[in-house]
Amino acid sequence: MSTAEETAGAEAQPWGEVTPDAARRLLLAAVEAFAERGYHATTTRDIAGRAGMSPAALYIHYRTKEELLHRISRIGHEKAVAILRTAARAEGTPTRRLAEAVSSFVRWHAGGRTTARVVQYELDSLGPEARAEILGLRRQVDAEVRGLIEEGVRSGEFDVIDVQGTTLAVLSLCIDVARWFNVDGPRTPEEVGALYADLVLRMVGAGEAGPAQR
Amino acid sequence: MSTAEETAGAEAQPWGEVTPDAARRLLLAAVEAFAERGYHATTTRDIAGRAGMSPAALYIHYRTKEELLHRISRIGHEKAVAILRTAARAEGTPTRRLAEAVSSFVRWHAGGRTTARVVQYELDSLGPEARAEILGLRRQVDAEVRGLIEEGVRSGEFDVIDVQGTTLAVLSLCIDVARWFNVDGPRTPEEVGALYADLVLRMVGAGEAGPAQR
DNA sequence: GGGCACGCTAAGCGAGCGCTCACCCTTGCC
DNA sequence: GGCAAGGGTGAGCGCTCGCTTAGCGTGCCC
Repeated sequence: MSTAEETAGAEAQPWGEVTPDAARRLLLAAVEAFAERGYHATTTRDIAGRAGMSPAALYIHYRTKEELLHRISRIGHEKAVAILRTAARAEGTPTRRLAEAVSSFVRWHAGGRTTARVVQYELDSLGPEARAEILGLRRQVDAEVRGLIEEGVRSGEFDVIDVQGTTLAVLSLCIDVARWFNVDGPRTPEEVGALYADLVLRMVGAGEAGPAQR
Repeated sequence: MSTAEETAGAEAQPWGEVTPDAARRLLLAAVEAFAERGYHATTTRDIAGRAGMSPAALYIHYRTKEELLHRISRIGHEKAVAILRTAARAEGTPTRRLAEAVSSFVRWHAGGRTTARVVQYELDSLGPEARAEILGLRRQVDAEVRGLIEEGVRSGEFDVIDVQGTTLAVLSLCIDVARWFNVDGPRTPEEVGALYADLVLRMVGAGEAGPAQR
């Protein structure tokens, strides 16, 4: 709600809101470890080691290993909602705003692949209450994109029959970037963002912006 | 290579090739458990329990827990390749074949979500040699779809600039179905397959088959 | 019909797990 | 300078993990 202007960029200074410095280092180490090996395969000793601390230090700042995942997941989802909301509520036609939303959402998943992987693929590792809270944020993500597509359909720019299904597909396409994107691969996050924005505009039947290079 | 005609359907009698009956029951139990909780969160005691056997019974048919995952992953990937190959090498225009390939691939991911989840999301839990072998099968999957798109571009039916990027996006879209599809949800695998085939044809700019209901 | 190979179990080994506890340094305040 | 507070450590508890081993029942072969 308060983080307004630092939403668009790649990841300027992420996790800035995690206040005790040691707690932030631990959280960052946990993100890396969870992304590399998965939540269940990561040990608290590994997290503490990456942060340059003893295993016991973790429990000064977090009650359990799951609380670490919960914090990561919530901050990441809030960031995702903020990115989409910023793009969706900007000025311009639905076409332009949808393109910007997809492009920035994809850039976030590709550039911050480490974080995005944890956020998108470790939901089931959370306990029931934590998962329920995160699912609420996911509904907000869905609502932003669906609203944008509905707007385009209403204005006649888009040609979509199954709005909810298309929304699901668009989000699915963006989210899966976190699974396959390779930092050492041939594409930059910006290139994938541009390609995907074009593909999504085609999916919604946006007036032939065609296969332009931008 | 030999499995030729039993490729298209949903999952007629899967795992039929796993020969000792107890070994198949164990493998089926492992698929369920891995899909529900992930490889690392699943215990060998849980797998054996689901199969109605003692924990030690597992080691009569499989050397390690990882060998179970390896077998599941290989059989699943071979099935995936077979599905795409059958559709890609059928008769008809590239448009029709691409639609059929996407539709059947999606039906497999949605209907056999349990298996597909393990196959698509537990690759990193394999050791180096096993992972290398599976990656070879994934390259075959990629090649089938890429070949189909190239064919459509050559024939003038498709309008695609970045063939490799579009191939990646199409596969990504299909694969991610295994993550979000819910058997109790409002859509059948067939419906999702039809929707996705339409969306993919739009992505490749296939001549206005438009938003037809089929 | 005696022997034996095979599929399976009960019990348990060593290791590593998440997490705790008693204690130690540093820092800031009077 | 004394001292409380809080961030940090070394050692280790209780537990569960993947996997092993000794032995048991059953059915097939000669």
